[in-house]
Amino acid sequence: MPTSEHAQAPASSRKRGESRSRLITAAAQLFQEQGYAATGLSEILDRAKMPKGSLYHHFPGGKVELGAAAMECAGQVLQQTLAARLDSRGSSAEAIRAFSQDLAGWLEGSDFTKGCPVATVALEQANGEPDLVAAIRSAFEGVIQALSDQLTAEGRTPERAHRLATFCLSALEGALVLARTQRSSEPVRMAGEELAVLISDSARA
Amino acid sequence: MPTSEHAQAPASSRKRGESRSRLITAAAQLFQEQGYAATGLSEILDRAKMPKGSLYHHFPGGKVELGAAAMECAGQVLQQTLAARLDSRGSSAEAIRAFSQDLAGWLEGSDFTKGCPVATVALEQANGEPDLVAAIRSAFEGVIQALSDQLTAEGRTPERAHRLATFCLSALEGALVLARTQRSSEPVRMAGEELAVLISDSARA
DNA sequence: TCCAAAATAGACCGACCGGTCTATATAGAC
DNA sequence: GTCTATATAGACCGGTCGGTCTATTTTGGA
Repeated sequence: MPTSEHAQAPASSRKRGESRSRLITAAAQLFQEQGYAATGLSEILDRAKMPKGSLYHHFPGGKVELGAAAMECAGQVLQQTLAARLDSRGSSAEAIRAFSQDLAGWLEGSDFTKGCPVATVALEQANGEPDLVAAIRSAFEGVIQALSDQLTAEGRTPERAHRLATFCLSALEGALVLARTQRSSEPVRMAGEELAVLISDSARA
Repeated sequence: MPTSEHAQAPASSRKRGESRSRLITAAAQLFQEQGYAATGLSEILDRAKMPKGSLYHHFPGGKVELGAAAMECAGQVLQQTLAARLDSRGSSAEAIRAFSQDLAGWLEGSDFTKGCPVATVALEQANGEPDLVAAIRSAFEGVIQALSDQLTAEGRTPERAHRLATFCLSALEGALVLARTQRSSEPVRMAGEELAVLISDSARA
């Protein structure tokens, strides 16, 4: 970096991008709770304590661009939470068990208003805005990849690992759906247990 | 029934309730494709070829009442599809396999615009309209119960059967989420296979 | 200090939302 | 045939939607 021109600090200056991220956070939360279509811009603006002008300054693409950013952010949260468990636990079976407990904690901590931060929008926009779909797809893909890598590292074939990782995410996502409608984290905890056993068993094959 | 007063035929007279069911069908399809909030009454009315007056004649409660009826109907479709597989196949493992193929067929047949007819609304309305939540909860409950009964009949304890049934529905629901975002029925087919194996294995325990 | 760029602020717009209301058409009981 | 539910038909309403536009304020480099 020879020149110091316009010195665009990588992620510094405290305020730089702070209000942008506040918008993303507010949007992500509301989309998670009630979906994309049901969430009005005014509601997002209220929660972020920000006027409409700021939104269209940071996101000229409007609601869709904000939504895509929110889904990307939500996907990263999901991936980082899983990655932390994969790092701290010895086996992928234990990581899944711990991860499912994280998810159950999210549910209970929000009184079941917050499940998967991606799934709600994923379903309602599956045939909708391409930018949203792309962000959602890559969010899920990242989670599957992280899990799949660990399963491969434990000795499974890449194909088997990918299948297993996809199945794990399926089971947890579906469990989150049931958990929210039942207002009980039992489906998620159960799914975590079943998956941990399944993964352990498959290690012996 | 001593008197013949007002002779309210149980389900006859051909036209009786026909337009009502056309509204329910149209609403259920649109909710399945794009969710509850994103679907306007005008869109439902267009698809059902019906004026607004008819909607509020048959559903004085408006959109919510129609939505609840649509979710109830969708739940019955789900239950009947599963029940048919449980009847025609010997084991619950084979029934799940066939059921997952049904779901995959729905996806492919609609070019991935239609997944679970209940899940989309389930997520976006989980903290929303109580009438919708109630209809959705009973839809899921019915599916779990049907599967659980079969698993119990095959010799598992009621507790174990219920856990397993919930896990199966979780995995399939989540697989439908992934399948729609990936525009591929592979997650659903994979989930069906994994579950069939899991159920078979658990029978030997 | 000064100034242009960045960011905030919110009034305003047409379109569409769910819902109400009145008027007309249709069908079944007598 | 007549009369009364029942059902169809759609104009209309206030409110909210996402989005645009014009100011004003803040900020950081020269």
